[in-house]
Amino acid sequence: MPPILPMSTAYHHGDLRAAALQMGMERIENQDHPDLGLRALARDLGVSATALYRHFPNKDALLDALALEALGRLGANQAKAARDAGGGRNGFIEVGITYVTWAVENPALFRLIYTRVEKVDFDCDPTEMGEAFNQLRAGIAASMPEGMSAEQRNVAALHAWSLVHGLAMLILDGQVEYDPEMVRKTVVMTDFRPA
Amino acid sequence: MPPILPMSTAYHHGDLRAAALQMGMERIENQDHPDLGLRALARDLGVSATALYRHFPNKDALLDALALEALGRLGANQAKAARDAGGGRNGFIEVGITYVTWAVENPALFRLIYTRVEKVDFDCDPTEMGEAFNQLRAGIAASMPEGMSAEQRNVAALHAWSLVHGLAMLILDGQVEYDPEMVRKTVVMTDFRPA
DNA sequence: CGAACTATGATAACAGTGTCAACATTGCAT
DNA sequence: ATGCAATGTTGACACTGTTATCATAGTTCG
Repeated sequence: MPPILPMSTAYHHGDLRAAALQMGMERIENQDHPDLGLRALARDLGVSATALYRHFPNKDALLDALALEALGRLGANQAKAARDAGGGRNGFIEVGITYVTWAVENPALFRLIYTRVEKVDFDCDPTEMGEAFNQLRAGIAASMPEGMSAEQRNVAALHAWSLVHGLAMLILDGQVEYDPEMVRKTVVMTDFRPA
Repeated sequence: MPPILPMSTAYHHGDLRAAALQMGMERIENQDHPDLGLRALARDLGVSATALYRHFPNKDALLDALALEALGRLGANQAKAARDAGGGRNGFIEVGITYVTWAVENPALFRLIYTRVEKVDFDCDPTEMGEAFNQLRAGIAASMPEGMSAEQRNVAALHAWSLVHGLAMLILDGQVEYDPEMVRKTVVMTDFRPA
């Protein structure tokens, strides 16, 4: 039976898993790319590299856990934006801008999410990750205009997601310089009026 | 003075630089991610790992060269699509679909381009890379509808690029399954009619 | 309370990587 | 022919992720 409360000694760390995730998160937050080394991380934690293997089967699993945390933050951010902005055209615009802004402010976390997500089936619990992504999708879908067929709404949601995702990526990759005005203009240009 | 024609011996390879680029390209083409190892590549070339350092200052430079080649292919593909499809709304649709399709068919090359491009200032010739990107942009811009102000055309081009780039990325990252019909519908939904 | 068990840590080692310094071989030019 | 520059090789260093083995401490139970 696992202990309810963590133990803390000079030898035993206390709650290494949580500490590793927190420090990993801090390290990634202050980067542009999610470059995380197991040994380097362990060093900063004052612990041997192999100690982490008691809490994660391998490096990928650790990164997956961090990606899940990052995705949770992004999803919550989007959900809040969708709530604040309401639905309809205006809602979509604000939600879209929020997506790009979060990506610009958290480049490495944003990258981590989409770098890790394709390997989810192997290392991480696909249910959790799927749920987190459903929440993200829900935030976007909630901002779609009404008076559309279900299929049209789906296509519109994919269109919207693609637009802001691509814009964020192009900014992060240095292809277009970040300019809030430009972002707004680009998102505003989207119009879901039926042809 | 460097020799005009390559030499070829058991000891001297002949044209290692070209061979490395070609084999690197082949290796990446058959992958989903541009994972390239210097030593592994050298092994397959039947040459010692350090021999590559006579032709590239480091691994990043090699990857940059490959990225430049990949970008050239993508740019040519887009230019041809723009030429074939003509301008206007229909042109944009076809050019956009071409972009996504190329990305799906060359996932690792597509990734390589945007993974490497931000480090261009350091290792690779920024002019070449910039030129190749300008060509790509030109292909997209050529498909923008006329009768817009210059600024509107710029915004529209960014909008279009973001849309197809994001759609391609989401497909490559396994977030939406590739379906040509869905891609077409998503791109077609774009409408640049002035509000 | 003491002994066994489990959870968690540390060390040593292996294979792999990118990279550098030193040395070897070849072709070209004077 | 000799010397130089281009090119390739070997050996080493520091680093990485990972595993096997051993050490320590907290928990549980007779």
